[in-house]
Amino acid sequence: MTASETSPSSDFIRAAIAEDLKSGRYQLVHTRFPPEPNGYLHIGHAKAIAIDFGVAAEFGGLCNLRYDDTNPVKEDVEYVDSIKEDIRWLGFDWNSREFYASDYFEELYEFAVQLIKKGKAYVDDQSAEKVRLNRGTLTEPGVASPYRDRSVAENLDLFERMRRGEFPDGARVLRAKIDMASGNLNLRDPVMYRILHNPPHHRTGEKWCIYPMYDFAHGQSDSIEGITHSLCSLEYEDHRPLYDWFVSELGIYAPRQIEFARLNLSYTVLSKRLLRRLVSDGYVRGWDDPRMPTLSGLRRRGYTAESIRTFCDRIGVSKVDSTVDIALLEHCLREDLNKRAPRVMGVLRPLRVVIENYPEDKVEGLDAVNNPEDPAAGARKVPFSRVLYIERDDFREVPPPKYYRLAPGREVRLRYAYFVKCVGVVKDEQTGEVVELRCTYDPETLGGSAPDGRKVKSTIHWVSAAHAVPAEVRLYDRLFATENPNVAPEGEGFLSNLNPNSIEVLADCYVEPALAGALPGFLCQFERQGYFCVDPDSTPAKLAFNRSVQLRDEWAKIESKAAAAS
RNA sequence: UGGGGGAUCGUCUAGCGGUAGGACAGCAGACUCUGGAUCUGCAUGCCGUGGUUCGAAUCCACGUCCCCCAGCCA
Repeated sequence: MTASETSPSSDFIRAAIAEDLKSGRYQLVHTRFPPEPNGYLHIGHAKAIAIDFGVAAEFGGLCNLRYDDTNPVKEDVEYVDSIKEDIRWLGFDWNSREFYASDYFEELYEFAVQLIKKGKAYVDDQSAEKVRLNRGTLTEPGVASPYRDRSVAENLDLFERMRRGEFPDGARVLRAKIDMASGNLNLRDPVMYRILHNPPHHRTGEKWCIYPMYDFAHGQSDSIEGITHSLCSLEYEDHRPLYDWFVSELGIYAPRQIEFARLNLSYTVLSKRLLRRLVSDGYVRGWDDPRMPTLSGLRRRGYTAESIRTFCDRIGVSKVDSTVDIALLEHCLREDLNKRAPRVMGVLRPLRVVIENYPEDKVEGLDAVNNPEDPAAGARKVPFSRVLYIERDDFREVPPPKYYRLAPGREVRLRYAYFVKCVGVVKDEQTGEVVELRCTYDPETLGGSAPDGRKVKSTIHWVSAAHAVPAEVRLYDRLFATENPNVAPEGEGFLSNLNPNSIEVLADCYVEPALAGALPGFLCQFERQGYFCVDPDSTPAKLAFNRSVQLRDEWAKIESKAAAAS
């Protein structure tokens, strides 16, 4: 373990909090993770969760889970449930501190009344369109609403009637009276409450027909919960003056907001709106499609919580707009799985091999190590017999330069078994396709080496045909073909950057019998190929695997360089 | 052009007036019953221009570029 892993990280947020504790501005640390239940959590949220919960834990404080559920039009219990599941899976715990902005609706309403009484809020009858027009532009000040100077009594009466449901959606809003000329648009009399008769709220049902805007709910919710540090993303920087204004006008406890850059990942979109589009329009199978950057998708793909937490630690925290290379995420998974995933042999594109000099009905159980990185993982027996399957790609009729594997006349080692030499190639008479290899084995080479000292340049994996378990394997590639999917050609959207080959399903694979009955979620390494995870689609009759991530592949590099050179 | 932020290897990120470091990616090699893992080495960076200073990524000035904000979304 290195120093950077043992000593507390020194990003600007932790430094600021340490300073606040030292100066006495706050005596403790209490953060919160505040999702809106309008979609599934993704890897970007994992960063926020790791910061919110991580910072609290490091300073011996607490972190609440609070749903900012102020817009019933977009929210649903399906999302609140999935969010809880994902946070728990990641390994964080809010104990009993599960809150909802909707828990505070009554209090928030009283806050609004308080501001009306102070002459700091008013009911505006203008249409949404009118409000927008009168807000001004980036360079021109806004125009005051003709209703801005209504009496406190009239405002009180109107607001109460809004609550009682006397007005239709959009008829009126409650606005803060701040400054229509402010350079900060958020301060040009922002809307505090709007009327929404439908649909019912997932928690408060039909009780309310007016709902606070996020900006009027968030800061006060933090205040009510006694949050010391409200950590959020950069786009809320210019909302901070507004939150401070509310808290100050209301005379309530003030948290400190600190903003950090949200995560961007190459070849990925991380926006709930865009991810929802992929789901609703059927570009993926659902929120948990293994190609999705959602936590449920990554989990199904085979990502471990540990690897995602490591990733979040490594990317750091700063205020710079940044895009992390997805290769780092993949690296974190490999690193984790290398230590813990049992090795097995699985043949993805089978090529039949007959060992001519191996007895017809003989079967040997050969010893195979489960994980060379972990002696405690033990060993297993793998059945070997006369007819095997090897990987199609491990044979070339005309081997290119630097290709070490099987070819006519060449000898290789079958992992944990024998040296075999290719002595014949059987082809389909019609297509010319190689359908079978005839090989001979050297009985003296069991254990991996030849008594005469001869070497082979390569070891390949295999499964015994008679013992093989059939399986389906899904190979995934990045969902988008371009590094930044948000940059699309004129007139086209991010969908035009979708990678048409993001999934390849191999229906006729074979895996070694040790895998029979493996349960969904089971993770293993198919030697020489990658890490694979049993998918929930598996049935007792047929296993289905997802490729979580490929192993690093030197040969693939050599080959693609050769292809590029020619 | 109003307001708010930000610029350090290809990508993330350290640095807080005293030799610009780490990780990923890349390249080269060693080792290997996984062309895996591991190990070794290499290359690449302070947005620009002035100034202060013995000494500047760091302090100051002036520029330049990038991001966010005109939802009754969050």
